[in-house]
Amino acid sequence: MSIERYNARAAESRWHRVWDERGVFATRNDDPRPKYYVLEMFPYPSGRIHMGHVRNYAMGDVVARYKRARGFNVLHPMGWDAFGMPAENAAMANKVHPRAWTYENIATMRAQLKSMGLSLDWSREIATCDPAYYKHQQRMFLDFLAAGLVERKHSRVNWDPVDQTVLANEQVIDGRGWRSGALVEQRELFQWFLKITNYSQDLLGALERLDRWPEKVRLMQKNWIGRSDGLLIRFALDPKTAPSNEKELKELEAFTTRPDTLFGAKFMAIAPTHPLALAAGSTNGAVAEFIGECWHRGTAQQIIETAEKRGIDTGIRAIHPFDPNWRLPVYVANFILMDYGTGAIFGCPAHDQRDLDFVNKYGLGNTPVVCPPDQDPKSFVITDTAYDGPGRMINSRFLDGMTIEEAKEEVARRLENESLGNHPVAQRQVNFRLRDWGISRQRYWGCPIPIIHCTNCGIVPVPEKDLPVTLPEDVTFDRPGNPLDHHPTWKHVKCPRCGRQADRETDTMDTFVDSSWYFARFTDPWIATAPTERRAVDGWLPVDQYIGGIEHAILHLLYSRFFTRAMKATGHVGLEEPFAGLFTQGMVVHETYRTADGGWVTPAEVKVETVGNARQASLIATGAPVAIGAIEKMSKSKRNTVDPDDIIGSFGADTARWFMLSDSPPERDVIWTEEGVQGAWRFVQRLWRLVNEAAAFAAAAPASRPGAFSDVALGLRKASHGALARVSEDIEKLRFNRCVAHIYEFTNVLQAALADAGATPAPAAAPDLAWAVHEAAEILVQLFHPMMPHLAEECWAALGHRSLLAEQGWPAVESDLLLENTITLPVQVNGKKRADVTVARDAGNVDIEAAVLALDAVRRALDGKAPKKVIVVPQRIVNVVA
RNA sequence: GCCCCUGUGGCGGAAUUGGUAGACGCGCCUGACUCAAAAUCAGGUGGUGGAAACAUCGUGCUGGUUCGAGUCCGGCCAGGGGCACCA
Repeated sequence: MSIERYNARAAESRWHRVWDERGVFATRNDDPRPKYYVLEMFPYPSGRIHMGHVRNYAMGDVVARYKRARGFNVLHPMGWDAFGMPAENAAMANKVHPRAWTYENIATMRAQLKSMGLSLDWSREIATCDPAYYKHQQRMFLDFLAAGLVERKHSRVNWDPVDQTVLANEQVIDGRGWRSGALVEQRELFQWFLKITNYSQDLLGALERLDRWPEKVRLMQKNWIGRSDGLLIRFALDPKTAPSNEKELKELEAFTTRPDTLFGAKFMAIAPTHPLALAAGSTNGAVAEFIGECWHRGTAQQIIETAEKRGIDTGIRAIHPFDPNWRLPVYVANFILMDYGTGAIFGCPAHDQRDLDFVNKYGLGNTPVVCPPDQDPKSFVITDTAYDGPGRMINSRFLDGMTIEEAKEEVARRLENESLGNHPVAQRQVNFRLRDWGISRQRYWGCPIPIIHCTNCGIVPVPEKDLPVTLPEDVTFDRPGNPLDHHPTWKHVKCPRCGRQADRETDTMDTFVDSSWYFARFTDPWIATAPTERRAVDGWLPVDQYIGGIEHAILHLLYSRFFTRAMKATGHVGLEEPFAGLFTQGMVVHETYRTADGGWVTPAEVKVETVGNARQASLIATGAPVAIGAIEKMSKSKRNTVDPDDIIGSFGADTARWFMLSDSPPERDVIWTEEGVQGAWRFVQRLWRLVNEAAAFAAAAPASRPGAFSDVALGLRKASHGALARVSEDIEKLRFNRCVAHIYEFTNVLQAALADAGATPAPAAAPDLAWAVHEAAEILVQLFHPMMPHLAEECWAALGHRSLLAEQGWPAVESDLLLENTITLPVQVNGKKRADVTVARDAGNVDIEAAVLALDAVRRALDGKAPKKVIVVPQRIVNVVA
């Protein structure tokens, strides 16, 4: 019998039409079945999809199709993160409007995604640059403003000189802009902030309950929020040295996490912008000069990080809280940050490396106050390495002998009960590293901030009836900066309050705002009167399974968690955590290739051959040798990309999807190889042949299940249900690489069973085998359906079905088939495997022991000696100890 | 500097969470079919010794716990990631 090769291209577009016509993936909000919301991070419409998208969306689609088969009402939507800089860059380079560029890309990428055969509900598609979307975002901004979750501050910000815009702290990587790569500068500007710090503790504490998030992401967020517990101590200033008699300058507040080291204090240091520093500068020329230097030197982030630790004595003296006669010099120092804690510290050089470097430079000395357990307190000294480990207190009066923890507690207790003026000297305090989220961007292609600045009324929100504030179409990009600023008419409006001439806010929102709530909008993207329809959003959220790249571990995922809280506070959703389950998939990487002159060449231009274990590459065009370089993330600069269109065009979407899911565990990087794609393609053909052969073999199979099965038929059934159980479990746990392995294994079993059976069709004397083969083929097709849906539909039809597999339920495991009557246990002697023993599943330990000791191999290994002990681990292993 | 993760054949990776190390795939080798190639099918494939049965070594290095360690504990080494003047 000859079976025609599977024509992926023809079959795939045929099934796309069928799925479309029947609307099988449209999801209804009023469906009574239990809901399951699976979401992949929506793409930025940069031009074309890349292999990373293929991997991400293939994974999500496996989950969506599996959960649908399991009887859930599945929401699996797609949209576009459509605002952002590249559209403006394209506008500047190609004289094309950002909107036109963006929508053209969306059209291209939508067609590409459709060619993948993803089970998406396209009726819910949204684009964040659509006024129908961002009008709700503006409405929520105003709601947040009214709720006190928005603030406008004159503040020092990260300025990207290339993109000419402000960046959030999260967007500065190694001192450079996350998109432009330019060295970031510091500037003072009026900025809009979302008050994420209102939720610092909540965002931190709730991480513990996100038990279906990767540990790694939770840890990264925890470190980013950066809680530290300590003591806020008020130091009195020696009146003779204080720069002014103003009340607030007569004392100095410092935050510390090490109050136990208070007796090791040698100095105090304040930030150059601290009010006390400014006051000191006004009377002390040298101090003023130093402060000026700090300002001038510290513009670029990079310089700040590498700058030497320097300071200057202000002449001010602080009084030690436990000793009225102990004076500490107050320095202005360039390494103290005004926006963390109080902008002031006390320095304990023996136990803080930074403080130690500082005192060594200025000759202030050090006194160790914590002695490590393995050191003699009498001889323990610190020279140029600070000690921050555990130990007992020394040189610390009433603290001596205590542990660090005891000493912290004792200091806090005493200072809380002492007072300075009318207040306690100290109070316990928690500080966070997390800063408020600056969302102002000096760009055109973003969501306008719905605010009007009126010289008369100040800051006036745009009235709700005037929303959305839409972007003007007639803009030019022929000069740097924000086109909205240069627009002749858009920015000039009448003040909605007093009617006088006023100006619009020309800043637009950070694009991370757009992506902080799109998952909520998907639950009802049609409602025009509000951002969300409460019944829909509360019914669908949280997202049950969110899938995306690890690069969003902090930015997008932390902002979304905050935004959901803010939406709850303003009545737009009913919950706090948007994503119940998170999975971060690895990247798609590829070998790099360079010619002799050092130029990068694409995989398509290179032929790779394997000779023995060595791989050699050459240019297809000329045969010139090519050096095989490191395996790296696919990127245009290294030219090591593979276009999904090319792969889908020649092998079909199923091959691409299958390869993306095989081999590497999904959280790790996967290496794209030509051999791997070929292997996936061969497997597609092999499945097609095998299912057709099975269908022919089982053509005369009885319609209902036979009452009895031969050993061969029973063996096949056990394999079928074993594979079903294993694949189901691994899909649930997103271990797609193991699913793939199990499917290969099961395919091998079915193929061998058909080969052993010989004649096709099945002999009339073996109806049970025909039935078991048919069952096996059906289960096989259903198992690979979530990964290769088109081939699966084609095979399902070949097995005689007229229904759609996409609408089919998941097969049920017959669990009694998973239990064997006999089991084979490995037998070890002194921990080394020597034999196997096959016993009844419920055999007693005594019987097993006897059977084991009778084995030749065990006797030989024992060499006549009597065993000391026999350990039988039920259902696992037997170990004989000699 | 601080925090975290990873290390298994030629390669990607499995290993029931302390119980047969190397499943499955890729690659490679041998054979069948073919005028030939592709495709397909059959067999082999961690190292060493052996014709074989088998023996022996083997999960980055090193020490330990255990009847038994890829898995647990201590100390190193290498690679990757996050944060970074955070008091």
